[in-house]
Amino acid sequence: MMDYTYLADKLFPHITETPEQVEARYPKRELPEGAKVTRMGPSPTGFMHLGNLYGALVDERLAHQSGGVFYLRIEDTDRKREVEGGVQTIIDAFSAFGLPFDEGATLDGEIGDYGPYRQSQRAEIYQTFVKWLMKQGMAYPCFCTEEELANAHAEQEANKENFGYYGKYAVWRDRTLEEVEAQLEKGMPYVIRFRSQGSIENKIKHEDLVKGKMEVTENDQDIVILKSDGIPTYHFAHVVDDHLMGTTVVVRGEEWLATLPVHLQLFRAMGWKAPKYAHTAQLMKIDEETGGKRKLSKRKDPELALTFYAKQGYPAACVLEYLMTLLNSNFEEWRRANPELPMNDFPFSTKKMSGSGALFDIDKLTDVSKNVISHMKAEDVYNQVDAWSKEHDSEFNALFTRDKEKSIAFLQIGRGGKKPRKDIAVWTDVKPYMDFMFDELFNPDYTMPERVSKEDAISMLSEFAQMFDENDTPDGFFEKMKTIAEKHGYAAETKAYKQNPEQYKGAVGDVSMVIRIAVAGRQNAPDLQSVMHIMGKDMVLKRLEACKNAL
RNA sequence: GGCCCGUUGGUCAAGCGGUUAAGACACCGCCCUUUCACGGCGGUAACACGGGUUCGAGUCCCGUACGGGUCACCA
Repeated sequence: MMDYTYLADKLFPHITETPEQVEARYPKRELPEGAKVTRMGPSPTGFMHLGNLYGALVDERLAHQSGGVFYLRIEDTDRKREVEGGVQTIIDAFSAFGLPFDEGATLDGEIGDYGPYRQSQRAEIYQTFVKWLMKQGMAYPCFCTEEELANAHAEQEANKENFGYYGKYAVWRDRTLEEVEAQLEKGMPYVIRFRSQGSIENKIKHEDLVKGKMEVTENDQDIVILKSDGIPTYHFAHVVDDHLMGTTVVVRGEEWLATLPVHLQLFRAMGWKAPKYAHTAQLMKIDEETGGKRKLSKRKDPELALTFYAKQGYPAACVLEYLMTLLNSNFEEWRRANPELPMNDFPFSTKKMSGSGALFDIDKLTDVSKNVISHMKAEDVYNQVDAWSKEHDSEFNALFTRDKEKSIAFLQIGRGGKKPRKDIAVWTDVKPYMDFMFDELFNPDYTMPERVSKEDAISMLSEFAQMFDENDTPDGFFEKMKTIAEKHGYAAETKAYKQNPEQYKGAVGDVSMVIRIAVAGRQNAPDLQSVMHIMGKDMVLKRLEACKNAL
């Protein structure tokens, strides 16, 4: 008979605290009724992807909507995958999207009473519980080499058996103390495995916050809970940390569903209550080559990386708003009813989350983005474009910020009403939208409307230059257009022209088009009189003159 | 291969036993409009398949197919 108390003391001589003592350092959180505690647990691999943000948004909403706590825990239990500056990447990404953590790891330390929030700094805590499990006979050391495990796997494959460390393949499960000590004396590395009492004959009922009721098979594998370097696997760290830190809802991707039985089993073995789980659907996209759906891939899809959005000039608020449309099916409806309210006023619910996949659709993102930006104040747009272009297009930034008032005034055109313009989806759209406002970027195409002869165009430009007043109202300006139109045999009213096209050379629209082409250098522009008012008289007259000379 | 999850128009999706099967994006057409951007109206287009249960099934059950996940000392 194995003496587990003896073995536990031998393997963990440095662990002197009891589980009770550790637990005493993590008192139950005092929170209002129904408050949720959630956490984001990224690995510092140096790469943050859309899925991280997707999950974090759920975490953040669940916590803050209920008066709870949202914290950041760095899951750095795998030293091989860790990248220098990985933590910085994580923190930068979340702060760029404005998801505020209440506690957890920070760049140079941490805030909160439930730390440490870096798993690498919690080794002794995990070991305390592992030691306890071992004393209960629920954990044991395993000295299998990688090769031995691979051989077992091959054998299982040949025999068409289930893979893994269970039954007769759990070769260290019931060894004698002498055998274990012999290995230890040789200095052989070992892991600690959990002794599973589960059977694949048994099913566990589970109610997932996203997937609803489901049935999963019990785990019968003796999984590794402590790696040979003394650091726990994700499974054990998850159970210990989320218990001690008081997490009430675990939000994670559905790839974790498969190991849920392991986690439930561990919680039970520890005598702890398991948190609620929300297993979110995978983010998918359409594969350009095959036309089928597939998981977003780090290698193939630049839009998976969170840095992509900043680079492309998608405002953070738009990405979040888009993710919310994916997350909660009734969000768009709410948004249409409340176009001006902040997103956080929306009553988010896991019940409305899709159990199937969510397909990432950049067209939809663009549409959402246009809507969000159209409701922003001109000053906000200015500030964000300034910040973005400073980093990504310094040449444009110099022009854009040269006269702040002018740029804001331009961005103000068509903004603020019930039907705001929607010209901008990403900050890169701003430059082509307003480049003609800057002489340095002005690259006119003086192709005139077909109905207008060159002579007429020149004459119209001269006449307009005579009567131009940059302080006209748009209506006043249009009256002038009508005057010029009639003088040259163009209909002052579009309707009149449409009814009797043969009586006119064209219509008033042609006249304003001539002016527009001269002033903006192209056929499309926001309200002309507003544009000219912002440009000022000198600039307008110069443009009119330049156009005349070019014709 | 075992286990698990999923499958409503091109896409996101409502739907919870009786609906003409919502809505949004994209696309197309018309209207509005001095251009554009808006806005309005309309259109194309869907319950994976086969069996049950039921007076009645997208909705419940069982198969099948397809898609996805997972089976590490990674998370």
